[in-house]
Amino acid sequence: MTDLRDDRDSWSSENCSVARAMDIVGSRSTVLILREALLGTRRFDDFVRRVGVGEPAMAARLKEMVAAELLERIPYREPGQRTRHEYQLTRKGRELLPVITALRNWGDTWAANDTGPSVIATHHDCGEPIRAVLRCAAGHDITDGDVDIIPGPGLVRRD
Amino acid sequence: MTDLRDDRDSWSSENCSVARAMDIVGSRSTVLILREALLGTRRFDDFVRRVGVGEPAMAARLKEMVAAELLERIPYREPGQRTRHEYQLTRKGRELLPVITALRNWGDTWAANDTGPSVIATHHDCGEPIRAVLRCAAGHDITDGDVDIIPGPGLVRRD
DNA sequence: GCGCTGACTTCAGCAAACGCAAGTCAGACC
DNA sequence: GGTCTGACTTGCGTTTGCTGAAGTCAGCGC
Repeated sequence: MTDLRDDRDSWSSENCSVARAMDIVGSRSTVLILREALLGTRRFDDFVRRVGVGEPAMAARLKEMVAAELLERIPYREPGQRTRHEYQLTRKGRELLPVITALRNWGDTWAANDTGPSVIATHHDCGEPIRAVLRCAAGHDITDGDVDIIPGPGLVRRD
Repeated sequence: MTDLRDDRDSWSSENCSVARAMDIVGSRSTVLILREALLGTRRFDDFVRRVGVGEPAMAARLKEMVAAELLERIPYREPGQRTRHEYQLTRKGRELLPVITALRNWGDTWAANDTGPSVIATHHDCGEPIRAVLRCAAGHDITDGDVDIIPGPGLVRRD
């Protein structure tokens, strides 16, 4: 038996990727900004309007997200306009798409309202809806009880 | 062109599954409680110790999560002990596993520390590590740019 | 019926987050 | 040189979340 759940008290969760991820993307407004950014929003006032938070909160969040390297602040210039800055997703930010998709899937199923989902993500090539699913490196689909939890290199054992 | 991103101002995000999901599971402690519950923790004081929040905060969170039907409060009895209650994941709670897994994958890649991940989820049958991946209903793997966003039944159009 | 223990609750008190309203600032256009 | 606009910043009052310490409560064993 290598499953760590069988002896949960022999190790601690102090070095936990889930916790560290939540420290970065753990707030509601950060996730909604990511949702908008993945939908193509780039400009400050569009974020304010579409996410529905006030300007001060948005300015603070965007600054945090640039510091966390989820977004990049890039100058651009529309003809006849002065230079402005837009916020573009970095690779680090774009790779949160599975998280947002998994959240959207779950919300569609378990927190739906009467009308059904407002938007559906589909595969560009075939038009079928996209879901976040669990799969192992050998290609098997994972269902609920198929998961083992084994030690990684960074595991902190308790004495 | 049906992609909604091309005309982002013609519809609003007021009916959004991501936002509704975040209203339920959007706080750091809720996610960490889910992490622990998925690792098998069930008792109040174990949650307090393993998640690392105080008793009052934990009591409040667990109550919220029971009200949100992520957890069920179930009486049990160990021999020689009085009746107690434990918190078990409901189906609604268990189905957040892809969200937690996607967060863990992302954290392992983008918010890792020097030591590497502390735990690894593996497939019970074959031992290979598990990841949350995007796939369409026709079975195609989705990479970054393959996503279209199309209207769902609950879309709120702007006039 | 007394003590013990696990599972909470109650009571300050602090700190971060947010909304609203108003102010600032830079640069293109006139 | 003045105006206008998008992109913020500042100030303030409120809400929310959390911590620590102390108190409560329900049984089982004795």
